[in-house]
Amino acid sequence: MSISADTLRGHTDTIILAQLTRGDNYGYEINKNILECTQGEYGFKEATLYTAFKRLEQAGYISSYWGDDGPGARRRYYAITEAGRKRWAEARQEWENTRALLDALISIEEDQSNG
Amino acid sequence: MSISADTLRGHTDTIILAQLTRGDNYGYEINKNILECTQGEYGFKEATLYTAFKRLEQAGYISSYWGDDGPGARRRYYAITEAGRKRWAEARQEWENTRALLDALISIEEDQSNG
DNA sequence: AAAAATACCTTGACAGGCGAGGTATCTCGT
DNA sequence: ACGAGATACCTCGCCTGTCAAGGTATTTTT
Repeated sequence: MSISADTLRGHTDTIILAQLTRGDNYGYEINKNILECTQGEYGFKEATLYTAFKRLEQAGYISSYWGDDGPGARRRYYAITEAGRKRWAEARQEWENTRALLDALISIEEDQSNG
Repeated sequence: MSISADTLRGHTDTIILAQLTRGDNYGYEINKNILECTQGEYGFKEATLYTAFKRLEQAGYISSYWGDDGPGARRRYYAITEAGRKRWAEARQEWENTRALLDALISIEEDQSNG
């Protein structure tokens, strides 16, 4: 089973912030970590990923710097800011709330009446 | 705490299908039920709701008919089809999967190393 | 030197959510 | 009877996030 993109829409930024709480990292590697976390079931498309980085940086939730010690091409590293940590805590709460809501809304059983 | 719209995007159709497994119903009432299920925390905007009905009907997941026995204005009732029930079963599975994925991705603790 | 991998970035099209605005019917107070 | 408000449905146009496609630069492998 694969995950539709719209299903995770709205969680993109939260997922990235979560990854960055583990330490600074760069885009490609972050996405690989996400794929690992989900046993290959989900990863961002590049365009989505870099759009999200830009959005998060403009919001002040992450900052970035160039690192040049890697084996491959140049890498832009991202770090979560204080504001980002606060946002992440909020987003985790929101996810708890959303999960409860959707459980209530989607898992309705048709045990109302006749059969 | 309020729920951001994007967070539920992609679940709109599923929520409506779930409501219709309880029996035929019309738009306004469906939305009221959703508000009840969530203790007033979440309901669709009208534009979103009717867009979704149209989308679901075009997909063959629901059918509609006019009912005229109500106390207020005319009502358009919706009924879930066989295809809709199948879709709903699928969507429930997808939700289970999505929930597991997001739990794994969002609830990462920063217990990796130093402090 | 060519190919492949790593790594980053932009553009344009598309789809869903929704503010704003519109229509019709019924009920209630005066 | 009249206006206000509730019920109920519908549409238009904007905004935002996703992503296919295409592009750039560096390093390693052949």
